[in-house]
Amino acid sequence: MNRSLTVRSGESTEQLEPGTTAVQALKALEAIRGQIVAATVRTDGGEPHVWDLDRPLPTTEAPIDLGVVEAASEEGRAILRHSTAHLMAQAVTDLFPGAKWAIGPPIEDGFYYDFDVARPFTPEDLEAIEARMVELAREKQRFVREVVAREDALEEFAEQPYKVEIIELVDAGTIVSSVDVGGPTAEDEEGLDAPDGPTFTVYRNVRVDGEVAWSDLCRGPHVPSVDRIPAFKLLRSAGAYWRGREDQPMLQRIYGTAWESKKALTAHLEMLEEAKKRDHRKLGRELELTTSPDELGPGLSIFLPAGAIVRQQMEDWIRHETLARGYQPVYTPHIAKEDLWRISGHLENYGELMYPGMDLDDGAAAYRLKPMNCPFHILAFTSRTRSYRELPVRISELGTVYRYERSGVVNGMLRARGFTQDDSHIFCRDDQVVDEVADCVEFARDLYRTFGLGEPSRVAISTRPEKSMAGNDEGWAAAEQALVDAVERTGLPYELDPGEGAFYGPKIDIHAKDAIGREWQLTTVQIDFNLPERFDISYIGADGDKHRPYMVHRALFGSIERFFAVMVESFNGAFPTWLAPEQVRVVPVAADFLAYADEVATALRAQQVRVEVDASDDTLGAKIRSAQTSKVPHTLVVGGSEAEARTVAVRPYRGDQRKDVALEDFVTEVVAEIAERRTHLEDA
RNA sequence: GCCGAGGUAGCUCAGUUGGCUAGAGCAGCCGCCUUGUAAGCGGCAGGUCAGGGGUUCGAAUCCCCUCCUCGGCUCCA
Repeated sequence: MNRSLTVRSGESTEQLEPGTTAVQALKALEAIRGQIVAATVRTDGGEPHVWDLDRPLPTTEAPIDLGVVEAASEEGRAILRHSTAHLMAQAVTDLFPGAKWAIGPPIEDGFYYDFDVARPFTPEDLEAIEARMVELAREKQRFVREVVAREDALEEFAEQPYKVEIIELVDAGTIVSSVDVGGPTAEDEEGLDAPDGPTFTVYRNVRVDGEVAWSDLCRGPHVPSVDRIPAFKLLRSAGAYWRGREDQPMLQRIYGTAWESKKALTAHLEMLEEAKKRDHRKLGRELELTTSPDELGPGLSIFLPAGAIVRQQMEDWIRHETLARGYQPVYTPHIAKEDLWRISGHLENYGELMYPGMDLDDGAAAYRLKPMNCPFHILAFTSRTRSYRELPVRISELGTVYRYERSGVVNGMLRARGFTQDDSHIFCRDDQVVDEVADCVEFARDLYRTFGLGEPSRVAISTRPEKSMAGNDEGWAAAEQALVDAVERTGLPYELDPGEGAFYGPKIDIHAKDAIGREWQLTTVQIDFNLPERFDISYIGADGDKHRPYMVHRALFGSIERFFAVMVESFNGAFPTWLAPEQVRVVPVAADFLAYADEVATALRAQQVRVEVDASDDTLGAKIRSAQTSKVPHTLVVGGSEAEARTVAVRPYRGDQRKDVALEDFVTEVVAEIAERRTHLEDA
């Protein structure tokens, strides 16, 4: 056929020969700007497909709209990283003959590839693999896409059991075509590849002389050749279960990262270093905020006086706010009879995460440490008959819970075995649930703003999982809709996580980004169908009948300990003044001025400012240094001239020094700063 | 729980192929020194080298077990 292709990009249109590749067309259209890794192809106004630059355009009568994928975009980096994963797998194949390959997708900030090898990789292996990758990249092998029939793919990868399994999983419909799998794609369905029966795509690394060096089942797309990966680095290896399932073999995973430039890679590696420096365990030790001695046990921490003050500010804020928003405080025990946990279903559904029972001598009763506060709050609710008139009832507590987390998952205060939830359970009528949930989300927003985290970075609504054990279809649908309605009312963008809800109800998870761009899951708002049923709770409606209330569970900090750790890392230990354990340090330039230093401290202390005087016999330089390394927000240097004029020299932790500030003025300033809960995250 | 890497003084780290009473800096304590914005000087004290077992003439060092920490997997606030 002697047809021609019509290609368009922006204002320009060209007629080209069939078989023209994407990059050739883009050149003809003069549509290439900057560094690109792939094209986008759209026909008939349909969805755009990412397209290999060297892949011939589809043969179609309709005009093709072409676009580019820039290297310095999330989509572009994913393509770079995916290509780097292939390059790494090729290097591993070279160095470890007989290695079996599983999957190697791009992930946030990098990529990984899983291998089945005779022995785990060592750090030296990673160096060797990376060196081999550099060599291979110099060979300028091209990535060549090929569509193969299912049978041919099975034959080609007969020695690769995981690839065979992937093909079979695609057959079974267990997985649909993903980045790791060259299974049937939307393109095939649209006839762009004119397949004859089920097909898979294979990407071949082809040497300059045309010899095929390595091939992998893959959906693509990829960069045109391996030397087009500007910067990459292997980071670490770790075990990972095949298909993420514990009953499957453990493979060896290598993590790496790749970027559009050396500069971007360096910036990323520096961010990782920075994150390491800010680790809450390290800063907790250095600033004497917390301690986790081995004698205490894994996943448990002690808040030292300085950390306890920070925590108290957090708790004071949430206590005040919950009261102001109509919550009712309760206190509940740390243990309860095992029967309570049987009724609640925790023993059945959560038993593995509960500490073992405490059996009493007479055997009459066994007790359990609480992994959640909900049953207690239910008992608070059922302590008397409830009327529809008093709903919503909002029961609130800073409740410390204990969960026997598996040994490998414990991680400082971010994943602990004992932690405190700012836990509330709201019992309300059907017509109140949207209001209540929306209020919770707004409450969380206030929290993030107050603690310097800005707006939520992500709101995810998780819907009914397969394993759901409570509620009925209508109930779930209504509850999911209520969550959506509530979030929409707040105006926050959200995404749906289908099937990710808890077994007892759907939930909203809210995330926030810290000062160095890391995202943390903090707030959770969940609807619980399970406990109201199990405890058969009710209220008396206007009709005189019993009705089942909705039960909304919410924890805004999530866990006080986790949030505390996020605060430490986000502020890099340099808390805003209102949170800082020590808000002001008074440094006399010499012992003669201790008396005035004490006067200054007394004036501040009278306004509830947390202030210390450095009465050591260190030199002035050493005292300044000590105040700086302790990250005290304000250091006041006082000597003869200050004592005489009743002023202070102010040296903030960040910002410029100011001399001859009247003591009264400084007190007023710092009191206002604290009262307003000013933060300074932008330059933390 | 699984895979890997680790555990030397309160902290950060040295410690050679197994070989003298295991070292340093910081922090601590004692003393000296005392006026201007990130470390003044000297001394003292501090370790059952995570714990237990083994190999050896001899173990921080080699082997085994346990505990703990870190990075992942799975799970999760």
